Amino acid sequence: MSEISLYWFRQDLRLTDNPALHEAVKSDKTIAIYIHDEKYPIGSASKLWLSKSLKKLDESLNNKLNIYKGSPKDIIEKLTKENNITNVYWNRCYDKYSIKRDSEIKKLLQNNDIDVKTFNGSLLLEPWQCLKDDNTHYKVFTAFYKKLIQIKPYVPNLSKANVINLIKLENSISLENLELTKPKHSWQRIINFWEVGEKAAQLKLEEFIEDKINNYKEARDYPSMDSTSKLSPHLHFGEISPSQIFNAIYQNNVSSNHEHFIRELTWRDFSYYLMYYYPDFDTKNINEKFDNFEWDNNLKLLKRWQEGQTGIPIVDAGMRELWQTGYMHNRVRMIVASFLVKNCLIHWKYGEEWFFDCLFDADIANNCASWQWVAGCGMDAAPYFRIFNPALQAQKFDSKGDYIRKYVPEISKLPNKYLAEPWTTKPEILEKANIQLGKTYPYPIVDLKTSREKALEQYKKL
DNA sequence: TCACTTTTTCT
DNA sequence: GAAAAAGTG
Repeated sequence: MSEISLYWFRQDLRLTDNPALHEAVKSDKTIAIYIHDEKYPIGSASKLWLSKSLKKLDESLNNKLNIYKGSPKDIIEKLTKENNITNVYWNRCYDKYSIKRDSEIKKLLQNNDIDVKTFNGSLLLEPWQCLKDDNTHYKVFTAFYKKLIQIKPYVPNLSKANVINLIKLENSISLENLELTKPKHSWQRIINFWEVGEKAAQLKLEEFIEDKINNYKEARDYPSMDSTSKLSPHLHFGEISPSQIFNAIYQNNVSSNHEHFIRELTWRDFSYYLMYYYPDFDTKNINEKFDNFEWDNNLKLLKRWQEGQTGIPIVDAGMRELWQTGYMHNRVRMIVASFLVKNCLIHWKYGEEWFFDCLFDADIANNCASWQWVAGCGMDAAPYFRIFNPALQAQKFDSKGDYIRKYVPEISKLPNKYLAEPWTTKPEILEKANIQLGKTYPYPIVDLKTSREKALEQYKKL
């Protein structure tokens, strides 16, 4: 009797350097499945990316991807029984929902005498592989990073899986039936500005190494420069493995540019690491001291922030970039987050949810870890008193105003000097630039100086 | 006293 | 990270 394996795609929508798939296709026949579990959180923008990515994946599997909707446990149990499956393979996930789900499924299958094998397909190192000498987990990024570099020597990547023996089942539903493509906002149109899928991810990595890496460390901070890799959505859906990126960048002679990029890539691993050791970090402050923090949570301010109508140009530019492109430059993510949490005194969870819904690269681990980092309540977080001054940040990192002018065109006629803080501009200059503050562009929703002082005062109470 | 740079402090 | 304080010529 021939051996039939089941391969379950999750956040690893690729064929190259996919350890679980690599093993699964060694069976005589393989059934490759994707299950859309509506209980699993996914943002509006991400749904579109997912739908496109699954389409690309299906193409590279010669249209043999089997798609289902519902409870993974029920579906997998049914499939294994109906098809006499002997082996089940997947790459591991690290959020609490997936861990619980996967361990239940594993147990169930093993009780049915099915062999379950799981692999690391999403991280440079798994959370339990990078520990301090006393076997406890790291709490500080830099120490974690040093250890990771030390114990992650070159691990050769796996070649593209040979997917010639796939079975297409009759009960597979069509991609359209997943209903991923009817969002309220125009994500459907916006996604067309992105190339989705494994091939696009590979190309992006090549282009990054060719054009951008040699100036990465310096240029990465300037939002108008397009100097970052933009690999984040590909990494989120596993269209490319972090290990492949690591190997491509971190070779014998690493410059400080290469090193810096690897640091950023390692932040992603550290986020997953934190999620693993603090499973509730999507809703709870890692640092419990912050549970007593008195937030204002003024929803009117939140709405202005979401709409990019705060009256602070760099903040509005960032929030509009997010809404118009499903992406935001990293430097600006820090600025708008700091503004929401510290100047507006709004709980990081509100910002985290908005980002999660609007980003194509929305990722529970990265998103929660980063918001907690900015808010100061995370492990090894930015100290709370570190408060960005958005006007100063704009002068430093968008000194020519290219980024602000692109997304806040109503003030584009202002001279560079005033672009970062139009509210300080003399009336005659405003008039010359065709701006009526409060009408064509808002006054700042909070005063930067007094809101900063208020935040520090609240923090002192902890 | 000034204009500018560097260091310290902020929880 | 930014503001305040201290240092410099």
